[in-house]
Amino acid sequence: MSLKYSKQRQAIWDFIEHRTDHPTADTVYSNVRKNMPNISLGTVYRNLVLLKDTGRLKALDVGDGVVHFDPCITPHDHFVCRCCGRIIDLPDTGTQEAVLGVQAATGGRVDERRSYYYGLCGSCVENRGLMN
Amino acid sequence: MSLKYSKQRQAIWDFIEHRTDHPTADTVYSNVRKNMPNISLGTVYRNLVLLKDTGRLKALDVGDGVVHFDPCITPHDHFVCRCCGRIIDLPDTGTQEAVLGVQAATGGRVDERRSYYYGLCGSCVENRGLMN
DNA sequence: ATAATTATGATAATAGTTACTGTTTTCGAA
DNA sequence: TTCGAAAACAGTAACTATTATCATAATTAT
Repeated sequence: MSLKYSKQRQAIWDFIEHRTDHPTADTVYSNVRKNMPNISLGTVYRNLVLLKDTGRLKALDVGDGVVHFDPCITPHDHFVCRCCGRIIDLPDTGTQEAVLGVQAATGGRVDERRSYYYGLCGSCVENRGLMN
Repeated sequence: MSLKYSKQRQAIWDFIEHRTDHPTADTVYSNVRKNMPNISLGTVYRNLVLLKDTGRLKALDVGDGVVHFDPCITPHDHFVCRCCGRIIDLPDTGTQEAVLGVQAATGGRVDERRSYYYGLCGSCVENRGLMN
């Protein structure tokens, strides 16, 4: 899989590189479009998949029907707020023992673990009842 | 949310109740249809959501673009095979401490945790290179 | 039995994503 | 520095999973 440079991909990367809010393809699209008005949505999708397939991004499926992307590729977990939908980075809560246990139990091989914690985030707890 | 009996919902439940393979709406549809040929796909979706919203099913988003349903509602984790796509039940690998830690770190409230282990399942490890 | 409520089948609509196509850009080699 | 193959692009069509609509039918409380 040999990639060639493109300013579109660069712009996508520049946008997402330091984000911690796990944007969707559409969010990336509408933001990148501010500086590059005729980039196409297909290009955004294509490049996000490409960046994922080359290990620069991770995709998150939290259950809201949209794929979110995460430029932080070191192992960590996520908190998903059921109220505001925010996805917040957490430290890695997994253990090596659990992985080994899973492998022993299934006879398979684990190469990744993803954990999602669902609930109300800090600010939604504070505002409980005031907003939704 | 008051439910009325329907033989369609009953048939859907009868099909999925003891399944451990986490079928999708479409799988439920094509199976229930064998005995109830003119049940509609919309009815299947509506009832799966209803069963989920009333706590009889859980939905799984493993990243394959389709929602899977799980009739086992006690806390447990899942193994997702990257090769054959199978989703295999695992024991709960989470800890109370991790949940408390997440709550402390975020100031939020956790009501659920979902962990997915990805890799090759036992039989795909055995057949590595022979099938895909 | 009746009326209110809920569910249904059939179908249309939506949303997110992927595929196609003809043109443009990139980049290694001549 | 040009040339040509490979890769990427914009624009758009197509696809898939899911949800919404609506007129009719089944269920259930009175």
